Amino acid sequence: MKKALRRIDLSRATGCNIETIRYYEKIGILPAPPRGGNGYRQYDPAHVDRLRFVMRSRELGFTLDEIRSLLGLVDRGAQSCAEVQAVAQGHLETVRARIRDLQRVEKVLSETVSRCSGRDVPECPVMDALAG
Amino acid sequence: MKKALRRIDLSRATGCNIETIRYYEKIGILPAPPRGGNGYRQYDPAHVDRLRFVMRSRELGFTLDEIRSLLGLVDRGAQSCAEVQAVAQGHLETVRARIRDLQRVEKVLSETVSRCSGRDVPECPVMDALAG
DNA sequence: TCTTGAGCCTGTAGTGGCTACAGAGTGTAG
DNA sequence: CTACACTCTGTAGCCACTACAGGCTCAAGA
Repeated sequence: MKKALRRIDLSRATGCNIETIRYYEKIGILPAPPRGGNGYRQYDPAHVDRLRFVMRSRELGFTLDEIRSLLGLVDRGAQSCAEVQAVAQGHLETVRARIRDLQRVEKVLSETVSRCSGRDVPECPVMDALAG
Repeated sequence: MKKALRRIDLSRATGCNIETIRYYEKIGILPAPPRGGNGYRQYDPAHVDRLRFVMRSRELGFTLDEIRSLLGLVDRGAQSCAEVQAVAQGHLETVRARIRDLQRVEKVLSETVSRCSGRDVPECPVMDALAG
């Protein structure tokens, strides 16, 4: 039997902030691990995998709610590819919408800034744009 | 003398949520307006302009801290176009970075989802991508 | 005049996704 | 034996709102 991982070991193995691990447990994203006689949490490699899954999903912008769904599908195992695809597809559309929003913003901002003289004058196109 | 605007009038004139107006006052984004004998806030058209400025800036993704800076520059008046430009330019770079991030995410997600069969099978490329 | 409804006031709590800290206990290396 | 690194818990803070409770006031209609 291998030595159990402590919280900091899990943190280091995944790059996840050590406090976040406790937070994820509290809100049901990570399962509560067994405890040793001292009350310390005892993790194993399966926890590392699960936390990596969560972190990778977060990097891709999934909300914790979406991740809960994904994990639920993982746990119920097979024949759920269609459901997984639905979650991912939904999120993909959210991402695309955010990109479009930001591109609109980028356009307005860059056009405005480029009209700036940079000189110390009272006429400021940025201010004018914001004032509307 | 015109009738002063109530909070809800300012809200309707700008589209800003009525509670948000109070919040902006509390954190110093909007100046505390004079009060009537009944304790009600009394706004005037200058407040409408200022709140519109704030909302337009928020739409462009400026943080409230950045907006505080911009408003400070507005209030100190002239010869600050260079400073305004600096704030806007800084924010523009943040926006561009966010777009790049999201485009990376979009690429990964769309490639992964498109590999999905959509059939009810245990093999799921989305899950593999997230796990791997 | 009375009632009704819409507005006002305040403070406080909740959202998401963490992050940090206080205060107390435990495990281990030198 | 003493440091020090780690553990545990609960709680509070961050951003930018949003909502609600409980009480007050104002204006229009019957």
